[in-house]
Amino acid sequence: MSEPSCSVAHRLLLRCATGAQVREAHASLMVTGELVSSPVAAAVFLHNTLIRAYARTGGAAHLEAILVYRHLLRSALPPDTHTFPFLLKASAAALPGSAIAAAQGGAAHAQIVRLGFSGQLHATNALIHFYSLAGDLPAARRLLETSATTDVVSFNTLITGYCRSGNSAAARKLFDEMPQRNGISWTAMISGHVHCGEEREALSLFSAMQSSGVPPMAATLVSVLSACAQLGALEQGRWVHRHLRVSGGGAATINVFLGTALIDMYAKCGEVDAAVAVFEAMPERNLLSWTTLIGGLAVHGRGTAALRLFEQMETSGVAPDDVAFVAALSACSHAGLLDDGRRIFAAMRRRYGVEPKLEHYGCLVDLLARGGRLTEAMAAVEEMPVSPDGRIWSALMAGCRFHGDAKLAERVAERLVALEPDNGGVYVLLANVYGAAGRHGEAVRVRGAMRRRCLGKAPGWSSVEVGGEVHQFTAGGGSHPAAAAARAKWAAVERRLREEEGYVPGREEVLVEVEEEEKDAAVGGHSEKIAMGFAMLRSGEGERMRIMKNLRVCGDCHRATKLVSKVFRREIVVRDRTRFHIFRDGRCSCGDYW
DNA sequence: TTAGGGTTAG
Repeated sequence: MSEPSCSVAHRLLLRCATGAQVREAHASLMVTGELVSSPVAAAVFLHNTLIRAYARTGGAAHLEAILVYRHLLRSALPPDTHTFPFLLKASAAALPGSAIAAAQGGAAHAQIVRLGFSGQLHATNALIHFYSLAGDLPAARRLLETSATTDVVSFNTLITGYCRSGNSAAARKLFDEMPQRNGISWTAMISGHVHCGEEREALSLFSAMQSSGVPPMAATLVSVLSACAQLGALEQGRWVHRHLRVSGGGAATINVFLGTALIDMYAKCGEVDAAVAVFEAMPERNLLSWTTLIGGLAVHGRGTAALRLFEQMETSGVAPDDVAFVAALSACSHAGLLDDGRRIFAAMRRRYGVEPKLEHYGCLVDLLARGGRLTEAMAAVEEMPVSPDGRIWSALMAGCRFHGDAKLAERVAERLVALEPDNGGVYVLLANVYGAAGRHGEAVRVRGAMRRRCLGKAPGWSSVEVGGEVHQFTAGGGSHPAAAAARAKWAAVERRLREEEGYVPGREEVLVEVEEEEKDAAVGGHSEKIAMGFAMLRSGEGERMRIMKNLRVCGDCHRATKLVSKVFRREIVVRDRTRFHIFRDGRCSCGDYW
């Protein structure tokens, strides 16, 4: 007996990987007339399969899935229980910016009720999914609470919905209360914490998952690695890598997601060579894997290597997207590659049709401004099609400060203050510009204005990983139990730097109105130095010290860290807000350009 | 050989 033609078409459609392929298969079904002239069950089946195929491929194809559904209705064919999950999935995926998709979801809900499908588990779950993505979490919650049948998937879907909308607390409550959990429940909650910037919660939930005996899935480890990357938790990240190597299948278990997550983790933990090794061992790479490594090399200041990789990616037939261009441009900006940066920026639109966004302008302005091309940088800002935000002006401002252009800095500061009047950091920047230009009276005036408005700068902190544990310090040491010991250790270290290298704590970074005597103490209290003191107290002699901070390294800390690496023969890895500094033998990998 | 949930870069 020969196979029914709808089965052949079904298999064909599910093999389609792109919207264009689905469109072609769709067209051939229209030509043969199979879509409408088959027996009713087969015709509905084919419509469902088409909707599913469009839903899978993404982009504009999501909307075409909706068109197929409307074609089904126009052909007077009855949607069945299989139709709605596919339709809702496509509608949910098409949601951003599509009023049609939003309306279709609501209409499908009404139709489900009318046809008596509302008791069906799959319809319920698809609706929860749709409302979650539509941002209507109360509607999704109502479905979970009032539906006759729900299962673990219903809960998992709502947990994900809460997390995507930023409400991890509601998600966690649901997770804690749900009657049973599977691996996906744990994974959804762990990745949800990461999504909401709660990496520590994510890691502690992962250890709870392990205690509960549920084995981690690949997707779980991807999220765990992402948490490690954000936290700079190298030891835990390495543990995941080892775990992958020993548990079943060896390197083959490292899929493209895990490989990319490992690259990111190593790069963000200061081990860029390990990131390169993972990349080279990957059997399969995609745009994200390339981009991650390019960005990793960029933050390590390896601009030339990053650009070489970018070219290799192009030659291998992978077209860069907007994110890849951010990575390439930031590589130029961290390494001061002025001409390459200009060239790549121009090629974005011309060769690849990628419209430059704020981030791209940010890199360009940063590059030009720090390269001393302040006029060109200002011109770039003025010709931007989108209005510049605080980050763009800040990049320009940093350039002004670096090159001592107090006049332009004032103009830029006016724009910045207008944009972000409550951001104390802006005033600090301006005061520093005046300080660098020797106009101390003006600097004091700006500080005064800042105080009158009761504005503060975001408090700085530094953290250091010792023995797999992360310790955090604010300026002066903060509330860490070992703050006093760390401060004392730093004082001893600094004495040796003075004796052997003639180190004098720099003054340009200090609040100008602070008395002379207190200046050294204020600089000595920078969180980075306390963290370094703590690391020297607690870590082994030859060990690399790993410090992470939320602000940029200041000039004085940079100088002091270089000297520590020389005098104490220690390698020090510092991850600051924008890049890595690797200190060795009195030198820094940034070449003093940051 | 027809359904639903989780996963990486900036």
